[in-house]
Amino acid sequence: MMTPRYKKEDRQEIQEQNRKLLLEFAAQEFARESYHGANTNRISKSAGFAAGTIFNYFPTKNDLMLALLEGTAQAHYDFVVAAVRQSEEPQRRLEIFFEAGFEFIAQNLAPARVMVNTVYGANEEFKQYLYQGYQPMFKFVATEILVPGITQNIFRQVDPIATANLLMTIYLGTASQVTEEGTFYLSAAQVADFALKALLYEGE
Amino acid sequence: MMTPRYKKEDRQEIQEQNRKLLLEFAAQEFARESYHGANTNRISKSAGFAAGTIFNYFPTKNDLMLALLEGTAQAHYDFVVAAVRQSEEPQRRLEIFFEAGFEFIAQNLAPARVMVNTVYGANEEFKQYLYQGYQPMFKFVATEILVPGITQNIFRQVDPIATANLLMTIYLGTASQVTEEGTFYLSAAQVADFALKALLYEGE
Amino acid sequence: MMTPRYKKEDRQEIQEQNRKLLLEFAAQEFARESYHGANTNRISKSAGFAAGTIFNYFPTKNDLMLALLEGTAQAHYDFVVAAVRQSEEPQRRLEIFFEAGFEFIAQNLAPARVMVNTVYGANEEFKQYLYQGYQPMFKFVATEILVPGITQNIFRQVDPIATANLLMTIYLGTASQVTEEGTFYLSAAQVADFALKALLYEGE
Amino acid sequence: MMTPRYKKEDRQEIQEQNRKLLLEFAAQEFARESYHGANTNRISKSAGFAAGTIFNYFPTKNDLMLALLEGTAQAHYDFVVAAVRQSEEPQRRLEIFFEAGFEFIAQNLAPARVMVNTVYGANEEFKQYLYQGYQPMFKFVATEILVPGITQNIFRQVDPIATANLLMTIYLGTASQVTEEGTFYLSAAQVADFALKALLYEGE
DNA sequence: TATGAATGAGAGTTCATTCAT
DNA sequence: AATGAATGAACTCTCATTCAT
Repeated sequence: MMTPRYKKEDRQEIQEQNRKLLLEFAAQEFARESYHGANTNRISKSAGFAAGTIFNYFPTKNDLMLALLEGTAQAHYDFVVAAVRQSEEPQRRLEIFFEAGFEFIAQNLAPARVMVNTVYGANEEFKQYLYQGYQPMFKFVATEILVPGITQNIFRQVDPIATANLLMTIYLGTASQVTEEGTFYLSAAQVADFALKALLYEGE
Repeated sequence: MMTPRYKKEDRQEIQEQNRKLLLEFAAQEFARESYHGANTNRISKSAGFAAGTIFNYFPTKNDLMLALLEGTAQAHYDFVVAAVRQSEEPQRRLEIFFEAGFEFIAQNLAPARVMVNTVYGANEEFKQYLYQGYQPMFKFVATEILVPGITQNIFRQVDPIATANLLMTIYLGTASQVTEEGTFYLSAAQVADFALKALLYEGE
Repeated sequence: MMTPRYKKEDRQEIQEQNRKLLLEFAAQEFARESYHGANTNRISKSAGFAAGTIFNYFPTKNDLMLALLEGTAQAHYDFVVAAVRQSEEPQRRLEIFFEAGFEFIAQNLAPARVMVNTVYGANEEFKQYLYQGYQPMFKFVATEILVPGITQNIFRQVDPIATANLLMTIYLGTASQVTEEGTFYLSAAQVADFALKALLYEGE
Repeated sequence: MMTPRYKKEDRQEIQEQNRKLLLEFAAQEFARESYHGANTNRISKSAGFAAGTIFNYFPTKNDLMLALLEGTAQAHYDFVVAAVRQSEEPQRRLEIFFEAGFEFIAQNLAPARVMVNTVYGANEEFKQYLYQGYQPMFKFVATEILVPGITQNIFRQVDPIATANLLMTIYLGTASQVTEEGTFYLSAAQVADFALKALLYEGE
């Protein structure tokens, strides 16, 4: 009577893969068309499913967007933090922050574009949600890059919170000037250089 | 019978006023709902007209958006440039650039929000259009703020074009963190201070 | 500038006609398919409009249903009450109550069917709404048919409220056994006869 | 290997139980949402099965409904007839008819509601099916309650068929005014009293 | 030139049914 | 026999645009 043929784990794994697949194509659609312009049927079909299948994974278009934002924020944080923690020197950490950040953007063009669109977009719910998702990154920049630099008298005596905001702003603004091919108008090094000039005691 | 109710010039003036009115409410709608989420009927009605009247002024929703972007870029440029030219010193000019820029944003919340949404948004046509509209401002920052400062050995030997891009990026990113009430997370002075530290030879 | 070409009253009259037309076809659709099975596009088209036009008149399908119920209850009340009040004798009034009621049903097959479906249907909101709409009819039966009859010692000493409920129940149940052609399984006279036997002091 | 896990009869019994379970939850869903509003997946899940399992028992939603109506009509008949046959007196039989009928409704709220919805509903197929299912009950009322009463000169000389219809109509209409808790607006006794007044030679 | 009702394509979402396992 | 994800047609509702007046 009780006859599940699929193993539970196999099913869950397939589910997880499909979810990721859908999020990937959702990112492309949202990036190209913006939230309101995006078409859920098109996303589902482009991922190889029928029109309605996407709603087996995400109850509404809104939830799909939130899931995408959450995943992006998480992956972004993990990637940047892992890279930055490779070094101990504050100055180098700041450089890596931009380098890794730019690399993440280049390797995740569509989700990154959605993220930037959202930060500077009209939808307050999405914005708030993203803001929450990026809080750890803000904190990280403040406490693991700026504070050590200030304490070690490498960086000027700036307000870590305000400056973290400024750095994130600069990062987002410059990194979002990325082409379809993953190249940037200003390189991570150029941007880091500018930021360091503002932060280091002697202008290098 | 054939007596014209209004003189030609009067009619043109009324037309011009209506156009401005519609653009004003369009800005509010686009700012709140984003381009795709905006409703042309609602714009027309909120401006005091019937649903279809807006299409007597702008042939399509797309054209309405372009007209809004154009007007905003123009006004933005005029306002900032006039303010900056009040001073001759490059350092002061940079400060005024941020001060006037922030003030423009605070006084034009809805159009400014639409502008920022568009810069970081998904629609390539709008983006290109806006980029063209802001070319004069880029050029202005490069040639009338940075180049004089570099020439006078006040600013470091930076690339004026790249640095103008950076400054505009910082400006947009920080100024877009404006509240409904027109206050900013970081003040124009704070932002200018950061930029100057990166640009001036001695850290202040 | 201000140039409305249609006269306001003409527009309103057309609107009112279209509304009635839509309600008429909505009644047919709801009667045939039940609320959930009904198709708003089909209603709009069958009334000679485009699919979406119906939503210019009724904001949602739910509102359309409520409007239909309200109109039906009102018309039903007006028709029956006007007829009943033609006579002064309680006994005759009761007969007319059934006669006029059956006639109303026969002449308003679709709305009446929707009404009956709703009374005995699953949707609590609609039921409540209809119950409110029929309160005047209940009251009318109690105070203008039963109470006079009881007071004049023509009818037995029954509870007017409970008996009004019983009479309405009998009326609805028998009248709903109407054919497409407007004929009934039991005639109004037969039903009235049964009710009168239960009410009159001497079994006729 | 070839040992059957269950004996044939056991398996059939389990099948039968599952069928009943599904019908029970189907009744609740149909009662709450009406046929079109009901969700087969939800029924199957609420009964403790997977979404599709219900279609192993009933080939379509339509068949599920028909099975429910059939079972309800059968149980209704069995219950009422068994009770009524306890007495031999026509008058008492009529009272029991209402009493047992009301009790059945109170004890089978969901199926009874579906039955009433269907009698007064839009779907002709269901209506016809139910009409067939209730033919035995009609016949029973006519031949085992009314005819004996008329023959014994206890009831007036009424048409048994038409009167059976009236009595069933009154029963359905009053019994359907049942609350979630199984109480009625008018008691079985009140309703029986009204009917008897119409039927008995002397008004009691 | 302004009106505003009508249009109808298009969107998000639902769900009866299927079927590989 | 049970599972439950996939299906895709169908539905309600939206809205840019049109056009008779």
